[in-house]
Amino acid sequence: MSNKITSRSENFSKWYNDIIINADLAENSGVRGCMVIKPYGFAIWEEMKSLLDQMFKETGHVNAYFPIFIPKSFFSKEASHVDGFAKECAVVTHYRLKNDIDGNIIVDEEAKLEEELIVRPTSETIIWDTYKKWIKSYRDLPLLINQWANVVRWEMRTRLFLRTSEFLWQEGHTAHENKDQAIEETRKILAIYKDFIENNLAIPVVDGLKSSREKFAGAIDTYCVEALMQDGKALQAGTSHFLGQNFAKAFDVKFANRDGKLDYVWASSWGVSTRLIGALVMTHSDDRGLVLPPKLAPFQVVLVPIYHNEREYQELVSAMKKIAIQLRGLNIRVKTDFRDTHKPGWKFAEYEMKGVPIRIAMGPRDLANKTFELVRRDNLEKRTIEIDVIQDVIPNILAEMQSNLFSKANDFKKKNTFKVDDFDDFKAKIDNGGFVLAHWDGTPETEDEIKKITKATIRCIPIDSNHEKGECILTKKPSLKRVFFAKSY
RNA sequence: CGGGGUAUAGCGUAGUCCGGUUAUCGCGCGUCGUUUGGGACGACGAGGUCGCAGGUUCGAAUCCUGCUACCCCGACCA
Repeated sequence: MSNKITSRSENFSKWYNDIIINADLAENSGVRGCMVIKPYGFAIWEEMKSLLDQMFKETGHVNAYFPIFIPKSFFSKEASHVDGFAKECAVVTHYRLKNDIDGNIIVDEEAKLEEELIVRPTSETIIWDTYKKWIKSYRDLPLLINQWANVVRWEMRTRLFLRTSEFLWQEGHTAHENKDQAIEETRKILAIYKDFIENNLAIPVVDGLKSSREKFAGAIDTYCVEALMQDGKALQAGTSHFLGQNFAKAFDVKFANRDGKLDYVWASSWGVSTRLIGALVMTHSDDRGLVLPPKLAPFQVVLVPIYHNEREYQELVSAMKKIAIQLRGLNIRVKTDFRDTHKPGWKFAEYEMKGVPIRIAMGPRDLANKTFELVRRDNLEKRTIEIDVIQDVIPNILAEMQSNLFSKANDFKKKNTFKVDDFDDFKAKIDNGGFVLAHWDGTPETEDEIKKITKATIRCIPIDSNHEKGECILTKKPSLKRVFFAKSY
């Protein structure tokens, strides 16, 4: 077995990096803080994209594309938005290079831009500048647009997939005629995210509102889904913002309403990013490598022949090609690995590292018995199965793995979610990792103080939780409900 | 931006304190042969401006100075 991977117990973040590198998902690039997403990692993103894209389209959204550059003046229009992002913006100041006397390439100082361009950290401003032209009447609403894009946030410290200076995401930007519709949209998307993440990534999440300290700069309310990683730290998996009329006012987007009066448009915006790949790794993977839920695995089944001579090889290849065709007919993503340059054992280790859900191996003995050997990645269980029943067995096992991974993660989440009423206990539980459900007096000052003492923040304020009266864990002031605290990524 | 560390072949490294022939080892890579039911083995081979620029010295990967890049720890963050 492989010793390329640091164990989780030894060093969790090293383990995480080892998985990313050895499973061939991504690597650091020549640009500080930016990663190269490798074909296998990108294939996972493509699976996510196509599933989510379908969900957006089924709910009436359409895709469009807006520029990567944002004039500085647009950016400055919404004050709190500027505050939120100013410290991490890349700025384009020139548009030309030239050779100096020594033949070095330098910036041509004469080619200075009249107005600097910001590389988008998010697109609200450029989009609302555009929506101003598109929206005149309630008949133009709702406007439900999504874009798949890259954004840049100049991060101090980066980690593959979890925080890089450039990352890929989708950002939805919608416009509505009234507040209720905008809030409904914001919550509808949150529900889509929860559904998508739980049912496809097999990651259980808690959903709710962000505290004012944690919410998106420029939003009235930020809704979120938060997941718990194997090391007990929380990871924000997606956010959906109710923007009120903040951006409509900043960009003067008014429409004639049904009463014939001019009013500002109501808005939402929402996004999930390639960070979800990091969530996937830290939720399901083990010390042997990546573990992928079948619904997102670029290959759900891999076929490996075991042979001793050319004749056996040919027989196995032709038998396995038939199996591949059969499985593809069931919409199963299949990879056949007939390479003669690597031994079976090598391939087994390789696909384990890459988290392929099911491995099918066939040798001469199987050929004689009309069987194959099946190993599933989640529990490494090995079975011999008759080829005749392959059409039933494979889909069943894939479905079982999908739900098995979810329930394993869900058990972990439950075991690591604690109701706490005493501050010493709070500190201890936070220190150990996990979600801590505790009362909070609702003030940013208290949240700050708790963060200072414990490094934990409020990850999520449940929306429909039973209103259980209590006392703030820190200040003992009255509180109406418990909120989720955790240390986070 | 503060505090610490590292830089030697594609990757991981020994050598640096205490300067001295041709810079060590493993993985990977190439050729050939034997192999193939859990990362095979043997033989041969290719691959290096020792991060960059100066300096000290008969002689520098090794000592000195400056620079650069990256990593870790903090503050900030999807």
